Amino acid sequence: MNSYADYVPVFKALSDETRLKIIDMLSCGEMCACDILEKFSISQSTLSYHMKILTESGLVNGVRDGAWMRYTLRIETTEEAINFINYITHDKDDCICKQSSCKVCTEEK
Amino acid sequence: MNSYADYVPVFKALSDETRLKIIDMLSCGEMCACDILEKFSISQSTLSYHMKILTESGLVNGVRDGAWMRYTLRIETTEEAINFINYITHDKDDCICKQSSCKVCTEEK
DNA sequence: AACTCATATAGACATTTGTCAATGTGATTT
DNA sequence: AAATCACATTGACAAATGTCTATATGAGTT
Repeated sequence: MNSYADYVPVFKALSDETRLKIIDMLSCGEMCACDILEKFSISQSTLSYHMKILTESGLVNGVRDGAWMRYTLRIETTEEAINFINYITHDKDDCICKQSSCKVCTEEK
Repeated sequence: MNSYADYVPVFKALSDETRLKIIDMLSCGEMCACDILEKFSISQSTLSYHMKILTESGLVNGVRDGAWMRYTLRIETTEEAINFINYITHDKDDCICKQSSCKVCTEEK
């Protein structure tokens, strides 16, 4: 992932309480949709919608196993998200504000 | 911050490309709104809207200095967000799925 | 006091989001 | 092949989001 826009879907996926709880549940290990559904008072279609957002963001891996979908966390993506947060919140030589003559950051302090 | 819901506004704040860029700019140090505005092709009111979301999420600190608003990053919040991501993505004894007899995680593996 | 500069707020609007009930699809079972 | 189970998709809808123009507020300047 290279650009700011690449991380927008990841943080969007993280910005819903239900999805945060689903991620937490998956930290225990693999689960199928029906297992997850039992823990929430939402409809099956709503869960399917959330799982789509989670898998499309790369935070969750979903593989079909017969009739079931087996979901697991994709730790690489969460690690990338953490690295990205660290990156944008710490000073660096190629900071966006130092590009194309940013008046603020290139002036003597 | 204690609950899942506490982090939703933080990730919501992070799930917009413009706001990610603003955070990146602030990693260089303090900036006022007009400095930030120069780097974007958005209206002044739109920037004001984004700064409100960033400050209310706790990611950015804004202090008035006469007519100016001086914005800085609030690293504690980003660190808390990172800790939270790590927390929910790694197995733990008090995992949500281990509460109130979760059928999946309490069964023998 | 009037003016200007920096920022906030209000109102309008199109788009996106989260939710559901209903239905479709594909796999397993009978 | 018919029925059932697990999940996805569709259509509808209210609420939230991101954007703008216009206007308000509040601070400094003339």
